[in-house]
Amino acid sequence: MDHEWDSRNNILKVAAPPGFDLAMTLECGQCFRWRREGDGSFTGVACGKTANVAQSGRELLFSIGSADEFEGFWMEYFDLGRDYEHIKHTLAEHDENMRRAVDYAGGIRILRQDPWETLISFIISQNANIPRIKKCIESLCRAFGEQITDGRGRMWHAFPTPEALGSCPEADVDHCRLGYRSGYVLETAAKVMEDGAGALAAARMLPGAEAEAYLRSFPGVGPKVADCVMLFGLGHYDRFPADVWIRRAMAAFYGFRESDARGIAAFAAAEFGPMAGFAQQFLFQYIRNTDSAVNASKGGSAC
DNA sequence: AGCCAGGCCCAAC
DNA sequence: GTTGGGCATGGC
Repeated sequence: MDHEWDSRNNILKVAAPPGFDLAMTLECGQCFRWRREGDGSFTGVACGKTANVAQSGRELLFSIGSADEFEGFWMEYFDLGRDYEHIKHTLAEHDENMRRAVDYAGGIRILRQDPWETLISFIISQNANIPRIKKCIESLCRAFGEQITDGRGRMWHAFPTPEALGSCPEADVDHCRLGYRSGYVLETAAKVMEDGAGALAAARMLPGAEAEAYLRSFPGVGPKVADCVMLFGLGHYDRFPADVWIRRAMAAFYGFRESDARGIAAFAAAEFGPMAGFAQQFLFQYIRNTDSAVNASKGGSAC
């Protein structure tokens, strides 16, 4: 990948892969710690590092600590090395619904996020909406995360470590307003501390069923949260998290009952296989942001 | 105002 | 093995 490093301003100029859409990637609900600046760029924190990233057509500008940090971290975080053209082609040819989803949302990249952060974030996500999830997580980071100063002297907070969360008094978490999820978060953090964060990261190498079983041993982790952690944090790209929106879409597009989790999972495995996770992200973004049949039937008055 | 939100847990069937 | 109520809170 061709680079151009501006050492005076610590800005790296990189060519974006074909079709890459920074804004959609960061705003599609897979991550919760990026915010859009007034100039349309995004600032966020991942794995203890901050970045400001801007996209102008096929050009990406990374405002980061050093040139090495791109190759060493951000390139992988944004999954810029993967051949998405092949994935999009394959999915688009599956059926007309997928073709529309790929046309609309094919600019999304599935970020390679930290498994621990993903685990806690998606425990918090249950029965909440995306703005609320972001607030809860920011609140946790401000209360328990290490401070980071970026190149411009702005202060940020890393995501809290398992130790910081797992050993804090319950009362301190109360003001983060997690609701009934705070117990799940604290108990899960304590268990990650016990098992070691390495055990969680090692689930990347486990067969899917074993990784899922391990994740579901944490309180507050059911089938959907486990799938999200596997897809967004552990590189299990064959996972197809089925939240209320996806179940709605599967009902409208493929005739499933919304309650038929097994059927939906089997369909995704059989039809999309190792690309199921990408299919899921494209579908999710598509149905949430377009006037599709899914939204038309939301109120139960489809005709 | 009231319904719903990137669900999970647990008790009844 | 499936189904349904309860859950703590805030966005819209």
